[in-house]
Amino acid sequence: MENTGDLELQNLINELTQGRELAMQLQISLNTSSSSDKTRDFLIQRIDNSYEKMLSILNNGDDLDREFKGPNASRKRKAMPASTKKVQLCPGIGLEEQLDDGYSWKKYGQKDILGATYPRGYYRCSHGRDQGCLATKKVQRSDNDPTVIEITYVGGHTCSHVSCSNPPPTLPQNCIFPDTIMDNDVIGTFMSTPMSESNYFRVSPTLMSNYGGNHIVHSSESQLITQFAPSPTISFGTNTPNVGLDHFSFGPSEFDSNFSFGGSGFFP
DNA sequence: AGGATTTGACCCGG
DNA sequence: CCGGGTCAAATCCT
Repeated sequence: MENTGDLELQNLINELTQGRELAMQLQISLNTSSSSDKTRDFLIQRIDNSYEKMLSILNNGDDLDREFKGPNASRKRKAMPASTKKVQLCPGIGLEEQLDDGYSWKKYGQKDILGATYPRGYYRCSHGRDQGCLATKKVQRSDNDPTVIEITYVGGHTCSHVSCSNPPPTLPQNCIFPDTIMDNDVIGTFMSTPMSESNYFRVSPTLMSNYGGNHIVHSSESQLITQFAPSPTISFGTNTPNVGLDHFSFGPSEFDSNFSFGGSGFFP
């Protein structure tokens, strides 16, 4: 599995590089009086995210070789180190963007979980087959707070960083969250959402598209919306024309033609 | 037509 | 035996 190791190392290096870039941005931001707290807060979140990815890669490295599927591979995964993130859904931001973690995922299953109100979605890295990447994630809407999505990452990515097929070695300096982006309306709306817990994971569409290159995620993340179907109560924003959903709506501005709600078969 | 998603069945650990 | 995780055929979407 030499390739796997190399990819993993590359992944780690990319993550470190990005973390460093983010730290530098934060330093600049701290030295710039015009920089807002929002900017700094966002940068901190991103750095934290980067660290989590690095830890995940390091933790899983030993298991990866062993986990390679043979003919006798179990359908049920052995316990692997997993990290869980909570994503607070925010009005005015596309769901897809909010759940975008920079990787390309393919949904391979969904299941009702005992005691949970909402079904759990199972995703694996889209490049799992090509590159032997074993990363998977479970996505489930929180019972307690329907506006929170819990994402459990299992196994580190061994495919090339972020875009897997199109890895950006480093991010250009001016690509990372300039204040002009941070302070725009999107973030304003976004930050105005009550969120006290610091471990919530906040992302922005504009920024995420900068994260790791162009249009990384053609993933099925939009299908997560299927998990929201059972809830009759969620409604974000106001005067929002429903985009194919009866009771779940975000601000319309964030949805472009690439993102359609109302997956097939879920709304009879 | 080919890729993505859905969904019921299957597998296995606890 | 139960329930979570995965498979794979059917279906949908582009």
